[in-house]
Amino acid sequence: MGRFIDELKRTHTCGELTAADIGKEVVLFGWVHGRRDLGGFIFIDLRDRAGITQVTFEPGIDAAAHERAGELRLEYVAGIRGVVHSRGSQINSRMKTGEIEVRVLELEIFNRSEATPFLIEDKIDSDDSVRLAYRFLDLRRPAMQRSLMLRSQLNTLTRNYFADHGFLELETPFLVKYTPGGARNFLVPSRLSPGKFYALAESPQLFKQLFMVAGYDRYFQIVRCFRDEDLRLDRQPEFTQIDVEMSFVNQEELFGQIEGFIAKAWKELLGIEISLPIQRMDYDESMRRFGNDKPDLRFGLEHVDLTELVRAHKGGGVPMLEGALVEGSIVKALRVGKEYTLSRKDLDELEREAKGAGAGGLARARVGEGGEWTQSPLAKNITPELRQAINAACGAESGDLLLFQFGREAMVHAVMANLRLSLGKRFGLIPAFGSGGEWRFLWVVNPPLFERDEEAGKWVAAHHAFTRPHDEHVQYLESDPGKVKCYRYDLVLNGFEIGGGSIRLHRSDVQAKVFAALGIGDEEAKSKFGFLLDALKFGAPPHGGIAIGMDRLAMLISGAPNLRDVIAFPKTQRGTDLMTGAPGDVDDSQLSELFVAKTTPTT
RNA sequence: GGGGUGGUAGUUAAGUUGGUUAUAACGUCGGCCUGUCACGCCGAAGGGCGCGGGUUCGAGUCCCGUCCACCCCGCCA
Repeated sequence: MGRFIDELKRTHTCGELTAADIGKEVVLFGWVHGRRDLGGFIFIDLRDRAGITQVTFEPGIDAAAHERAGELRLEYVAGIRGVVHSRGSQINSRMKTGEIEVRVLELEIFNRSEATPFLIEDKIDSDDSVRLAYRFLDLRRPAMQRSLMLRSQLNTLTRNYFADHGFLELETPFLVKYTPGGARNFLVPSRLSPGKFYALAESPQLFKQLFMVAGYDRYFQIVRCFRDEDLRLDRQPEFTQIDVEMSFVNQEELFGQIEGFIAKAWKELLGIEISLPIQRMDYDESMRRFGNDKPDLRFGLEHVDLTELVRAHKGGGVPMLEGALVEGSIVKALRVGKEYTLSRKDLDELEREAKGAGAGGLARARVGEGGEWTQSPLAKNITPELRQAINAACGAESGDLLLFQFGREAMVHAVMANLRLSLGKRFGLIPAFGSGGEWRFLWVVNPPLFERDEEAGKWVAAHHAFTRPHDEHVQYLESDPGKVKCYRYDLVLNGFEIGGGSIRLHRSDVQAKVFAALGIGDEEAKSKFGFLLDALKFGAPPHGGIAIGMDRLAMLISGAPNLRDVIAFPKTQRGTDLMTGAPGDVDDSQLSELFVAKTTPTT
């Protein structure tokens, strides 16, 4: 090597020099971020991950350096030795280092760069596919560097917090046994066991419970998980969880630990004090008011459940509503105050969205002076009594618009939850990503243990089969499974589920009853969960835990608009990597070694 | 599996009712310039419109198919 690196060591980053450093001789390394060649005078913005510093080349200071600086182009890599000077009257207040510049005495160009496919700057104006194909350049953009540096801080902070609170960082296998149910697994063929497959772990769930059985008391891990499901803005096939499990605690104690962690993260990363404890809400209440179990509490537009009212009025003479009287169906309304305007076109769009979510339509009613309804398919037949009762229940006044949904409970909730969010966006009630605003955390608690699978005509576990039911509900496991609430919880932030967990079943006798309610026989239970069931027989302590979505947490903290912006090397929506070309072809010889045969994909 | 948005120089975009050599900005290249910081000025190169087919005298512009990226439903905690 030359003088730089071997002899001339970096003295500062490109983000730290201030007026206090004026007069010092410094050595900086970095990339050419900007170039302004005035002929006899050249300005270069030198960038590293810490920031940008203006360095200047003048023939009168060092002719050789000035001459060579003429070759510099964007993204060339260079080292400079120079002296820090004040910019005098030319201070750039928009730059952190804007008070100073470095007048260069010596320059070395370490490497040249071809013209990059997009400019390395914060403004994202390239298509995602271009960014992902040149991810190494995308990651060089200061905004992406900030985002990943923040993620690194989050990792460190997480380790410190849990270590400080007596948690052991323990590892669990990625190559695990395939078990049906839950998320689809990525499969890995086994060479040593012909015809058999490992599954990539979709979570360390069972292993962390075994740590509790083994007496490790408190465990955490920042762990990669794999799920072969379709991608979304907030879903990647491999993602990172902060996985936590504790023994001898109840739900409240676990919440306390996690709230402490969240508060520390917001304090250290954003300088924001989260007021504790975090709000709790029953699952049933969340479904009733918002239609889902991850409500965005930053705005209103809450649902009004009219089921009881409509039943009491026996449908109020409206044929459409009579269908909603049967068991399992509900009626909900959403009041749009007269301060919000919705055009005919808006309403058509909303109806289209509703239909997309499974609705038959989107009934509406404009409330008049005397509480009468117009512009409504319901107006003609409804009894005045029911109409007034609905107006009262919704708090509807003249000029307001009521939007209705009725039918199967799950459909109504889904459609109305979607409608609420859609209206929230239209009315500007949901701040854009990264624009600051409120942080509305919420624990959603006490959900039902089982869900009814109508197609299969049986009860299925709403979460997984190892969640502990409320003690007072254990009696209903056989007679009325739908009534059983359990110690499961989700941590929600601004409409995103950022974590979920449960207090686990630690007694095999209760576990057996849960399996019975699910129609899982001994044989099946044994083959799927044998080792865990065995473990419960040998002195399993009461325990519970949670998994926090690290990527979502990083996304929300950094204000990134999607998960890809906080994951260094993410997959596209089709699960491919545009830079490496994964997934790719393999040789037939590799396949035969693994006892795997290809079939032609059907189209 | 389904619905939606988009694909035009390296990049981001504009392209009127289908009509002569497809525009602009940034970037790139060459020249000039000693206080710029979106430097400025002069000049140049660079694409045939994702791909395939069709309609037409004539297709970025219309039709069909297909690929890719993104958003959503299903799926997934």
